Amino acid sequence: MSELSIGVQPTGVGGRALSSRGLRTRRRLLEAAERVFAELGYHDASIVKITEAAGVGQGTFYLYFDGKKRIFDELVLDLNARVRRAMTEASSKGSTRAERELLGFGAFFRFTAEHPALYRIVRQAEFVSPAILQLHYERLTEGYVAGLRQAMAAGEVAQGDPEVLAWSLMGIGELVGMRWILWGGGTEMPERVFDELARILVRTIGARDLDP
Amino acid sequence: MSELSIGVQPTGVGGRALSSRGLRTRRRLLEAAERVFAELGYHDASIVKITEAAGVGQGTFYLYFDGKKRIFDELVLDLNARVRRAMTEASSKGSTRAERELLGFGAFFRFTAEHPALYRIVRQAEFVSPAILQLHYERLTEGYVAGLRQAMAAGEVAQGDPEVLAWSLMGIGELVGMRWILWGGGTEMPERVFDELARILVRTIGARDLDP
DNA sequence: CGTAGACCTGAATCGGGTCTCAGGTTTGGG
DNA sequence: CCCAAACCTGAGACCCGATTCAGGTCTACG
Repeated sequence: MSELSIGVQPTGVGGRALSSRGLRTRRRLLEAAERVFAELGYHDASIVKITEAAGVGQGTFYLYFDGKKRIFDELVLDLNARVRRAMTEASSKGSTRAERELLGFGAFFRFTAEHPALYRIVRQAEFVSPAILQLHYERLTEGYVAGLRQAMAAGEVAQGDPEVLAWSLMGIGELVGMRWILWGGGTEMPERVFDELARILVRTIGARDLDP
Repeated sequence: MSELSIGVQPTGVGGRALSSRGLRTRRRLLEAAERVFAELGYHDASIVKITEAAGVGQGTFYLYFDGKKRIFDELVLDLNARVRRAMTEASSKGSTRAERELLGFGAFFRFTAEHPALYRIVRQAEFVSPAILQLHYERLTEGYVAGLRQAMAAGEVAQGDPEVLAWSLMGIGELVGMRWILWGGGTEMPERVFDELARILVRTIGARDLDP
């Protein structure tokens, strides 16, 4: 992970500064990689296919990334940042913890429907880049734990270790999302399922009440 | 999935009947594959490495399996059957649904600690063999749903769609297991975490009570 | 024993992927 | 308009893995 350009201006290999043209090409490669990895998986995704999808020559790839693993890592972190942003934004609109929770889940499901790559790529990471996978989940928990701890202090949710609860909630989101979004035809989650899930979540966090 | 030998006597390719010697070699390959896939992942696991680990020649592999994907599929189904057996056995010893639930989780965690391959291999399946992945999860839910429906009818757990609840519970097991067993040094789950989890699970299923 | 049939072997073939490099193209500031 | 720097290209060197196959080894049974 020594040279991942996250949060800073992207560079080429060796830290070469990029012009706007270079920046555009780099982004094109990243977007093509998201499509190709999501469709074919890490193994079958080749540099050739990624460059073809991006509409650039093979050699161009190596002006921006060290290799296949490097672009993959960056993709995971990119998706991670995007899904967290979507969830945080949505949940900030709620007034009780339970409400915030449900809004966050809704955002997660919407993101998943729009970017099935999140699942497919994250699962690949188990082997391609275990450290990145861990980072992905840990970053997701971080915000979660903070919010839950606060809600516990306020007596809004059941007392307990917020970390165990946070991972439990993530697990629920992951499998329910997989079952009804990823396998459900790639569209939205049926309202019936979401309503049922809402009842389950409220119980799981031990919320005092859904409304303030 | 046309020719997976599950529940029937294993054969060689083309349905060739096997002598006890052949059966032993086949099993050796399967066990070697579990180790190699778990350690290296599908991509880096090569036939050469599997046959080396099994102590047989490369050509021998093709007397028993069509190729890499075929042995992988069989491995997933094998692990699936084993983990379900472990969970069913353990949970049958409980008297309330909540108790059965906790015993099942305990068995799942123990199995995971002993066979980290379960996680690693199942996650790979996302791409290698999506249909097999789906089968794995569906088989896990099946028994679950039946048990929950019964408990709901008996008023032992909260009313609702047992399927959504089953997937939620599996999600909790999956992520908590990943966090504290797979990443926790490969040993057991800390008692503190399991106790906390027990409280969460009881809330999630909406159990009337832990004891009868 | 002797042998048919099952089993085993690993070198060789074949296909496909990564990455390099010598040379062409585009861009932007002077 | 001009040129240096940045950018782009794709053929090919190189590597590695899946799969085959011609020939050797084991074993049960008559």
